Amino acid sequence: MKRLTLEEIGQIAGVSRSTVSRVINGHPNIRPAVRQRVEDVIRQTGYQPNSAARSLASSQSRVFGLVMPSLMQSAFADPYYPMVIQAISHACNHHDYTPALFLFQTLEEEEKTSQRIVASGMIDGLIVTADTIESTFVSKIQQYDIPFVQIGRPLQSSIAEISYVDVDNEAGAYLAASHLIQLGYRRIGQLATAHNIAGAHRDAGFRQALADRSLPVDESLIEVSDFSEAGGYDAMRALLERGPEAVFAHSDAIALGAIRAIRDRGLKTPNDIAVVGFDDMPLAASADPPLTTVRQPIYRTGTLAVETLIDIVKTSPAPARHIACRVGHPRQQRRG
Amino acid sequence: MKRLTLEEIGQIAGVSRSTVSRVINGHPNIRPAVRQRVEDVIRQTGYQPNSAARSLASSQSRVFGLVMPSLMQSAFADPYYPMVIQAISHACNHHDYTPALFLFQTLEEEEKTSQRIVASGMIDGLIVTADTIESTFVSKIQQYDIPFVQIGRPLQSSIAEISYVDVDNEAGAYLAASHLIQLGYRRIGQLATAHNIAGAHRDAGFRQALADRSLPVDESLIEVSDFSEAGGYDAMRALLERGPEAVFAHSDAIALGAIRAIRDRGLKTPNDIAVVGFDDMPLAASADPPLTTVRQPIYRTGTLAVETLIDIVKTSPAPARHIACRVGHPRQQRRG
DNA sequence: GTAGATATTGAGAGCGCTCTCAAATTCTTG
DNA sequence: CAAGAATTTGAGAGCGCTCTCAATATCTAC
Repeated sequence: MKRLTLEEIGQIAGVSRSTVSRVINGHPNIRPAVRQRVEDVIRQTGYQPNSAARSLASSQSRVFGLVMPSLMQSAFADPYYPMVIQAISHACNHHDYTPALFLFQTLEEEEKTSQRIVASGMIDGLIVTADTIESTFVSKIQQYDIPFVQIGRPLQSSIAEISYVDVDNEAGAYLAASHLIQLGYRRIGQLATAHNIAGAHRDAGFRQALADRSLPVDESLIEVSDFSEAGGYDAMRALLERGPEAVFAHSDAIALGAIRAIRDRGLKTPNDIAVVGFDDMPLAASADPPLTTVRQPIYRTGTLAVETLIDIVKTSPAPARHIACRVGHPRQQRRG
Repeated sequence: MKRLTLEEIGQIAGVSRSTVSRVINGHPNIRPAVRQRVEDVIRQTGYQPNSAARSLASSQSRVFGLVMPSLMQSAFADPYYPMVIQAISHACNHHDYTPALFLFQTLEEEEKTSQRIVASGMIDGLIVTADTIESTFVSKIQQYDIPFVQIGRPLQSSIAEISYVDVDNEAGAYLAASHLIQLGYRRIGQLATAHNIAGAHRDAGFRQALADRSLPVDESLIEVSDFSEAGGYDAMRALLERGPEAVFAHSDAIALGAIRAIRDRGLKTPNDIAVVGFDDMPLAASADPPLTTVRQPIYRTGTLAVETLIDIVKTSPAPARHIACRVGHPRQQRRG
């Protein structure tokens, strides 16, 4: 089936290219009869404007880039990213944007592709998940005038000029720790994560909760893990030596690993050691017993990122938008 | 920073637009000195060709679409899709293609977007994961002359004209069942999945393995589950009533759920009931004890899909390419 | 019914690239 | 060193759309 052009649609409908263009783009001042006629032809022919020509003439592509820089090999073990991707895809579909995916496993991969992304005009805006503190991707693209929003809060130094959507990690961790304190636990440990901004905020919230109740923070009860189940297992094994009564884990995957470690030690959760996670993954519900976790609105974060980016593209880049998603109280997950 | 054009690069280098274009596209017959000069200017200016103009003139976009039609809400609980996505992204980066993501959660979403995908020229080719038997996406795009490859084997009726990359599910399931038979088990159950082509093939392989050893297939030992851990748990609970000695699960997530159900019943794996999974997920390694699973080359599947699609685009659509990835023998996963 | 205002349409000039074709340059070879 | 062959370069015509501007059609009010 040969692809038609505006000109040909116009010919069929007996109007000019310009008029067809107007109909497609919803311009006012078209005689209703003409509009109807053109729309009929478009529907019957299944005409679809050529997107390259459109981008060239209008210098906008209606494509958003979703960039996940410096992604470790195993990052997808955590359903966090898949869920973000799903949310962004859904929101893009809804707003007639096309999401282009850029996952970088190595720095070379990032270097090679990023130039093309920002300078080829292929993309109208970028959604960047800047999780690791070391990531330099954001600072690189700031030099170009391409709009972007970050998922996750940027470093303090550049926070003013960067638009971001974030869950309130500090408040969430604060709630989690407070929950454990209210249950009467005192020796509260933390399975923390390093090198990521969310982790730093969760750590801060955890400490604040203890400080607000005048409880000391026992540094020996803080173990660092990666975001995996296996990492949580190992960290918890180490932590068990120091006899915590309860543990706040930086993610549900970590919490699940911790529970396994506790069980392997012949102890029971939550009777012997209480565990609170952070995420709201389907994962959490299938733990045994169901994990108590801080509800994190991951899906909503993705949706908001898209909507914020659209707003930036439509109106103006400045001022930077700062959006924090409220987290829910920690609670036990229902079985899926 | 203002975006430069070919013309301007040519001006700086003292050559014509055409010559710069030739340098960029690696055409032969350029004097080495000239090529050098142009390349220097390009490097210094950070020039990047406008992709819309390029697509329009050459009528190819170097964008591939990754389509996952009729994705259920919870499909991402299984790390299968994330891993496919990661592999495809990586391969696209490597070959200078941009992957555009189309996840459809509902049929309306699919309807609305698919027309634009295939008819706007935005996309050079499509990678489609056609998992559910009911999915009509593939039959819809066959009418358009857009190249595509499917991940997973198509239905028998259209298998000849469709290019696909698939893991050999039948052989994998055959290996899994054979493994259990060789260990001496006789009452072998199956935690199967319905409405998906891979599942149908795994079921066939399972039955074949039993048939080849003249073992009867006990239909009451086959329970249907979805691909989730929770589904596996429920199905295994039901299955336990009928006292299987061993179980072949259609995915690792299902197997993990099954193990949990077995444990909840006060039994032990593999001493009381042996479980074999299917997938090769990081997940499998963190089970306790580590799960025995059929190694499925998911990552490789994604890579091959991209390379096959490139081949189709570069040379010609016909003949359809059929690629089956060999699965590995079932084996216990190492701890990550 | 007509002038003036307003609504509707069409023509034309790009957007920045590729690709063909012809011109200009360089290389052969007798 | 000239003539022909081969190589290297540039000019020009699109690709299919958007958008401005001018032309035409329609409407309003007197």
